[in-house]
Amino acid sequence: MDIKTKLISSAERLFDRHGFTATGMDKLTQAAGMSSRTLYKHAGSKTALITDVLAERHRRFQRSIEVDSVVALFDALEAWVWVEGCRGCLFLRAQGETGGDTPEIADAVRTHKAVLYEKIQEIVSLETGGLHPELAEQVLVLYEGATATAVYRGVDAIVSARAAASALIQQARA
Amino acid sequence: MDIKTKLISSAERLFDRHGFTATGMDKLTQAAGMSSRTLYKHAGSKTALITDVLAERHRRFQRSIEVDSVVALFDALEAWVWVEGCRGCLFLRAQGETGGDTPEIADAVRTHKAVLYEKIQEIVSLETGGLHPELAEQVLVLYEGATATAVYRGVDAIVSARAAASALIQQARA
DNA sequence: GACGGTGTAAAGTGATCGTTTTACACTGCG
DNA sequence: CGCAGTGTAAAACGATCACTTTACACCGTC
Repeated sequence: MDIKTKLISSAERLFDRHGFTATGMDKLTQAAGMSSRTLYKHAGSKTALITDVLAERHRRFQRSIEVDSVVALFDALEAWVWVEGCRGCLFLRAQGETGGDTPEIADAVRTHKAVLYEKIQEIVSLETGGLHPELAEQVLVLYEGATATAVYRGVDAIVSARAAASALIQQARA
Repeated sequence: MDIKTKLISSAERLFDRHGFTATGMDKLTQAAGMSSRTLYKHAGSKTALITDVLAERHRRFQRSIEVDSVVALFDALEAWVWVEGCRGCLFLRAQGETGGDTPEIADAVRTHKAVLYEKIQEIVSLETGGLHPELAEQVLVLYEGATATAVYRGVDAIVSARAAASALIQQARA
């Protein structure tokens, strides 16, 4: 595994488990198994490292939601938390920790959420023949809610969200 | 306004806008308009101040959800974000920033979420005659989702969540 | 065999962290 | 008047922050 990949993946793990601000550069260098000099050569700054982590996570996330039904979307979320754990949306957490004061981070969050919403709009349109565009935001809310609620209620929250989303779609088709 | 009240309310504002870890004691003393000595006499420590803020916010929140229908629950949430803004659930944000490593904070979050869920169970039972207990977690997910989604989509997310919750209740009653 | 490139370890940068201390002023109460 | 209590301002605490620097080792290439 090349150096930058190793750095970003170990940084993602630390940021996710302990928060962005609370994770110091010493922990990051130690976890990545490299000197601080090398870390700064590749990352530039802590903020840049955070945005790199978010960009990489976004790519991985985007691959995981390549589905074409609402049920499959929540199946994918369930699979995601099995692998990644459920500590809430890392993008919203980054936004919350910085209060939106760091433009690069705010941009990463905006992009990520725009992609998510557009994907859901696409799926919902596919499932309802484009007849119920208002359902898209409802499914988005269920998706965000599943992610947030899973933090303290585990996978059950995702199962409930999937059932609710499925019921709403079914109702719209009737 | 007495000193501790002023301290807690100004601290809540700062924590909410800029995050817990990112908000230093100097900012807190300055915003509260008191010396650090006085702050420490009343708060004890930063962690204690955070739990005090969360406890106060929980009391205020609990009063705001004294309602008896699902629609009214989301009305209350809409009213809340009008007054308090929408930067996501402060409890989950505290949990995320500390990684659950601070027991006092983890306890505050647990308590808060237990109260919320029980309230929703009560309302849903009231509306469905206790016939659809599985709806409670779905409404909880919609509630959390509305809170999270409102961060980047504003009040629209709450309107969508209310509509979805209402539809699910209606469907269960039919 | 000198070379630039890339890595390490470790010390040092000034700033800021949460917290405590020193020194002093104002208050109400005996 | 004296005194304990509560407040202030400001300096100091050691630790840690993000980040840079110094000094050195290993590399394949010309």
